[in-house]
Amino acid sequence: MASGEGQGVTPASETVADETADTAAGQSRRDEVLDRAGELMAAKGYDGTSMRDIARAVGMLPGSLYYHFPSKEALFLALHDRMVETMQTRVDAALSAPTDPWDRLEAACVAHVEGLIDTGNLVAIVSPGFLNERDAISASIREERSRYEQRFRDLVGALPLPAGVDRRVLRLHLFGALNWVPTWFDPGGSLTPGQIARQIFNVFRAAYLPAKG
Amino acid sequence: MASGEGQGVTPASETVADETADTAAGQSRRDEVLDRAGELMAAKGYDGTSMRDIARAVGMLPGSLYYHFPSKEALFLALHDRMVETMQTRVDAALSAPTDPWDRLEAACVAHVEGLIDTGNLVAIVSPGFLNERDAISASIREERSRYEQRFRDLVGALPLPAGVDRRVLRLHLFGALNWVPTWFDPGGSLTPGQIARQIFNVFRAAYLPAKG
DNA sequence: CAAGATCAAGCAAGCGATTGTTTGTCGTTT
DNA sequence: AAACGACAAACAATCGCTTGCTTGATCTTG
Repeated sequence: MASGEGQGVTPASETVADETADTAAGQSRRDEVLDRAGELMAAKGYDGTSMRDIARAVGMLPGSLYYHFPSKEALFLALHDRMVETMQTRVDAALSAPTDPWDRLEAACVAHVEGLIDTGNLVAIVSPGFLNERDAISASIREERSRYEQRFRDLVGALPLPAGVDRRVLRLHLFGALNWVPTWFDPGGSLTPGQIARQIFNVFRAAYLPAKG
Repeated sequence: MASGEGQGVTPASETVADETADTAAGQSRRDEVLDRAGELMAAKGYDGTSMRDIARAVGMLPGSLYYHFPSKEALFLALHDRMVETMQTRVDAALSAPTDPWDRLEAACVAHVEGLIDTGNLVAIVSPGFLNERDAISASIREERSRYEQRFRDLVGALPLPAGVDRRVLRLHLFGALNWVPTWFDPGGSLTPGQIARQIFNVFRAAYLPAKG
């Protein structure tokens, strides 16, 4: 799966025959650009990362990047696209097992936070102040995010809750707490991303499932 | 946008001989620069706001800004300083009345979110991805933020909680949820910032105070 | 099969625009 | 006169991006 990628340009339409021995990863140069760009942007932000930075990190000249991507914005869009796809795959995998609504939401939360940390918290860029006056990027991105968040919308919707609970606020509360984790997560600390996610989640379970044995 | 501008030039008399070095009362042109810079940066981000943008918004030439601030970074630092001060004042005011630990934390949460919204969510800039590789700014800012967060540390510390509850994760969970609110808050919606803060907070109260009327 | 054509991929160099900032001057208060 | 506050003009650096060209591989075709 996941070979697709599609999306407009789509070069190298699965060139016939061999996946020539490049690297074990098999990914072409384009993906390597996205990898490095992701690392840089996660660390220094979108504006803080120049095309020259990316080119240097991947070992090519600045202008050469424009063979793979028509613009910096398009590069970031592709990067964001890939990231959301990864997150979706992770969450879906985590949802394959559990059936209880609370367990399902918990599994999704764990997968979400683990995904955030593993992807280098690229979400940070997109998060609060990024979308505001950056409408060109914003448009396409908002849709992807919304589609991803739909899973959580569904999961919260499936929750057996007392009447009168605002599920929207509940979901946004949960999402905010989870998305904030990369801000303070310490890789050297005693808590894993999964443990943190569970602790956060359990507050909700404790609040709305008081009579649990 | 905002071409009209008018000319808020006319310095409002106000000429009190108080000059001093930095603090307070210097409310002439300098504070107006901070006001406009705050609006711009809250909307378009730090990098997205140029010194020329600020100068234009306040009605002076780019170079003139350097009479008031030695650098863009210093300008932002002053802006951040003022914002944190405002938030602290608000929270302290909210804490003057209530005495019950849960009520006190609730009041602080409400004041916090209301402050975030009122200050145009300038925190967004500082939030996730900003501090990372921007260490020069980061150093001074982290300290201010930490000092502000100390209030919440204390408030959570004063909470009567079941043994085994990780107060640090609880605080960071709460803080994340609250700080995320500006991301999705809709001024035209049916919920006020205060109501949202209360709804978020009540999840915690319900979780740890199950035997409450 | 060999010769030509096509194409992916990247180099080399530079464009125009914008960035934060500096310097020197000058009117207005005090 | 001396400070304050701002103007005017430019600075070097960096930005995203464009252009023209080269190379190696693959595909086409006589």
